[in-house]
Amino acid sequence: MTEQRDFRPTVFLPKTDFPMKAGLPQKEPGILARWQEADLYRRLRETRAGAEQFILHDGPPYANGDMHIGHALNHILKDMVCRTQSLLGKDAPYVPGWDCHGLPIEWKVEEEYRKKKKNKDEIPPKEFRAECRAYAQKWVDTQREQLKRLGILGDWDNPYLTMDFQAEATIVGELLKFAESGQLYRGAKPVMWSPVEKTALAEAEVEYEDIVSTQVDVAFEIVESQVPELVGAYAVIWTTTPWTIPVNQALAYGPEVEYVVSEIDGRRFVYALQLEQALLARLGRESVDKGFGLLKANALAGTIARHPMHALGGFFAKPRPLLAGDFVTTESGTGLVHMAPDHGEDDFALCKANGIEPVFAVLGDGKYRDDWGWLGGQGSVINPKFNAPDGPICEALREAGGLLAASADYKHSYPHSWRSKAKVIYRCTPQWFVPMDRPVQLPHAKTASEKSWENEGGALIHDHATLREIAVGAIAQTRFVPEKGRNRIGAMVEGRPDWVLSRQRAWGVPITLFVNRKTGQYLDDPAVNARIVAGIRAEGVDAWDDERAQAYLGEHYRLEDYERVTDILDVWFDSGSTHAFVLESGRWPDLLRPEGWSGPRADLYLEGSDQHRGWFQSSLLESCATRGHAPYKAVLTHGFTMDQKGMKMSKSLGNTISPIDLMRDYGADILRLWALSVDFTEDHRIGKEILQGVADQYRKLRNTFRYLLGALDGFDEAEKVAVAEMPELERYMLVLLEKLDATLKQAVADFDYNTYVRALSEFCNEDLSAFFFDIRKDCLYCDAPSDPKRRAYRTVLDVLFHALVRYAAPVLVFTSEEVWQSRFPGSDSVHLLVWPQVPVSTVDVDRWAELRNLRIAVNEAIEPLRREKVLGSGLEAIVTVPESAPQADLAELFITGTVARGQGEDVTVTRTDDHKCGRCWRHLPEVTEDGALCARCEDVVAAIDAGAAA
RNA sequence: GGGCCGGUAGCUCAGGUGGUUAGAGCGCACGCCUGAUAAGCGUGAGGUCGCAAGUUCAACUCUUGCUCGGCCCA
Repeated sequence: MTEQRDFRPTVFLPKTDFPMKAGLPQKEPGILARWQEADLYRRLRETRAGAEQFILHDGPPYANGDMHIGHALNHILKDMVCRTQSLLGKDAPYVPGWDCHGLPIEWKVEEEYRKKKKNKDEIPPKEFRAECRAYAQKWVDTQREQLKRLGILGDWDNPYLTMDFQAEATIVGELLKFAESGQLYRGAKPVMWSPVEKTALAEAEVEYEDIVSTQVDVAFEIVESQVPELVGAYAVIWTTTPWTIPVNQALAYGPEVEYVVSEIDGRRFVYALQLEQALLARLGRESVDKGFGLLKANALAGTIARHPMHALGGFFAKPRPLLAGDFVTTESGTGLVHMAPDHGEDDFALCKANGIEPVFAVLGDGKYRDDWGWLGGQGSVINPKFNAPDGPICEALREAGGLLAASADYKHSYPHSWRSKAKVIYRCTPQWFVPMDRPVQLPHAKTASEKSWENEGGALIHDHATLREIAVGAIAQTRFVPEKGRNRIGAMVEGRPDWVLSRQRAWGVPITLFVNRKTGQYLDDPAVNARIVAGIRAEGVDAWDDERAQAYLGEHYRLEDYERVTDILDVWFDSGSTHAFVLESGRWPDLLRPEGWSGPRADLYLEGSDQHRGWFQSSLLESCATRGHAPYKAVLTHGFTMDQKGMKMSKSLGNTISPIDLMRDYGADILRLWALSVDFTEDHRIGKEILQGVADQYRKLRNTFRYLLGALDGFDEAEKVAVAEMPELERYMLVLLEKLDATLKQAVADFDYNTYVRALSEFCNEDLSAFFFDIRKDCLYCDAPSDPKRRAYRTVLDVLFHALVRYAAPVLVFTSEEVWQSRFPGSDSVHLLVWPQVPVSTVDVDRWAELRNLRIAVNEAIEPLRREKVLGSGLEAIVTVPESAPQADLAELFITGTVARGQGEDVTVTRTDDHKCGRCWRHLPEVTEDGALCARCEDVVAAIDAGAAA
């Protein structure tokens, strides 16, 4: 055998500096800095100016704490929406925002006071709010940096904050629209109240603790009944809060409970059969003296009793009706429950339904008001001695003959204030409500365009539509992705009670109303309202104070005639108004809709499914009440991120995963690829194994780009070949690309990013790496650079590169930029580009499907020979295929030695006897000995040698 | 406790209106290549479609119950 020349230098291998290893955590910050320097967001806005708009309105996260995995998912999805819309050529601005008011921030600030041993009540409200503002700002700044690091493209230098003065003024303005249109009323509602702190508490400020209470059994004499025998009998109730007896207004019975009438000590009593033994035990008796038999619950309907203290007259002399209440059970007590609508949610609801209103007898400090007919000025109601068996309540009841039993021995769990540890009570307090079922009059006359929109099927608006009806109509007009969201929010809106707007708190937007002390009506004067809004706009929520009150009222009203409401707004009203101060204000000109626009201003709201009760709903109600339609055209919801096992993440379980850590360990592109790979419409998981899979998927995509970059080394316009001149394989690949293109476009339209990412990945794996690239490896490496086939291949690679880098750009924002800059150093960002145009190409796809199936069959047939070590590389195989196989260069397609056509239907394989070309390694008959050249390589090498010699 | 939603191979996901041996990619195992090389190619093994009843000639697909998990309420 002659000395073999090393042909390696004559082979055209891919050449690129693009590294296989990404090193994303190190690389991404640099790319981010370059975008920032180039002001990419602004550049993109300029590039898309005047194009069709797509407006995603950002729902504000709460400015408290570090970004967590839910924030990351949510913002990645939002970024994907904006970037894909932008890629389609639309103008898709993104203005991020934060929710800044509210209780959790107040708490944190109070907590800091406590650490410094300062009393919150001694801090001037203005100073307190300033600290809340600073606290919120701190977290806005923190989260902003964390979200930017994720590669979210947006107007980060100019986000919206609900605590901006302009926002606060708009929120007040929106509230006053409700006031002007009569969509506001003052009602009452039992709330958790701490008599020690003299304040309302939120559920989260309450903790439950075991205590021992006085339990009492009290008899209410029946004075009227459809069952004559009941008149003169006593309904027995049991309670652990004796202090509520002086505010009793009714009794409740269970519609499913069986009652019994018995005689004890000469009096007849009514109570639940099932609870007889427990009652007798409390009364200290073994048995009743005489039984009168069972009583069906419905026999109690229409029964009227009287209060044991009826002799006091007035309030106490009023009838106490027996009402049917579903909540009455036979778990404890007597099966009859005394109702004090001031002090219980069930009580309040049942009484309200029967026209019985609360009386506000217990004041904020826990004492009965001075003018109360019984125990006026006494209390506090949470004082154990006050409620004791020998306390004033029990003594009076005993004297009046109403007390059947009392003992200070009932152990149970009872709510206490988180801070003072003192007992809390339910207490009715005046609150501001938005009615759901009162006809709405929109505050401003409808414009012609608004009317036309309605005619085209806008929200249900007729002259007497209620807010509930308008909202239900608007839901019907909205697109929900996934569709089940419609049902979820629809059921809630149909069933929800009136919206309680007021909170007795400090850090929030004030309910800027003046209530007439005589009439109880709030002042509704546009001039006054305008002054209030102007005041807030100038100085923020602090401008709502006593000092400025008279100035707002102006000359026509006197401050002493009005009560200045000091409640603040439910923060859901703040966020429900974001569409007003973000999309309509003009502060973000990008977001303004063109002249004449009507109907929903946002194309999309995109939040977690918990927001069906939250932001989606508050925004819907706010907009429907003030504008008559939803603020959004479509609502996209995502599920929640669980741990690897599908359990929810919590600090106590120790299974939380921080996106900040993930960006440090894997990089933002991996996190993004994860978010866009899972089915975000449902709950989904994250964990080490899943991320490992995502990282594998990433590497595959990255290597596809690396191959393209290497294979396209030195490619230029002059090398391009027209589609019509290309080999069929190239034309087939363009057809496949076109198919992928259509799939991706549809996925974007459906917000189906899982399909988007999967289609992209599978194309790279199956159609490119394992098929096209593999087949054309020989052509790329060994054909002459001027060979039309090689030029055609590289032309298609160029098309693929331009398409794929754009498809990948919204997902792998950093990597796509790295890829783009690697090919075109110093050029504009990849993110300014638009969706690619795929060259039109036609090919018989059925024939190609047949060829690919045949290719699979050939591989299957080769495998046994490999196992038996008959051959290694497929190039060593001689293949026989059925006569019926389509005409094509089959050896090239299969990457084998020669292919023959045989008689049978089977694919058979044997080892070749041909020698192996020293350059291209193919086994061909023309190769004279192993290591010699085939004809093609002979020519190419000769040309190279000639070039080298010249 | 109530309302709503979900549970398909180790992982991420496909599986119109019920109909032949339930699919893909990744991972894994085994092998090939050693000129995309901490890369590339091939073959293969993996699923009682959460569980249990029921309807049906036929159910991953319909009904009911249970179970596990989630969101929102109480």
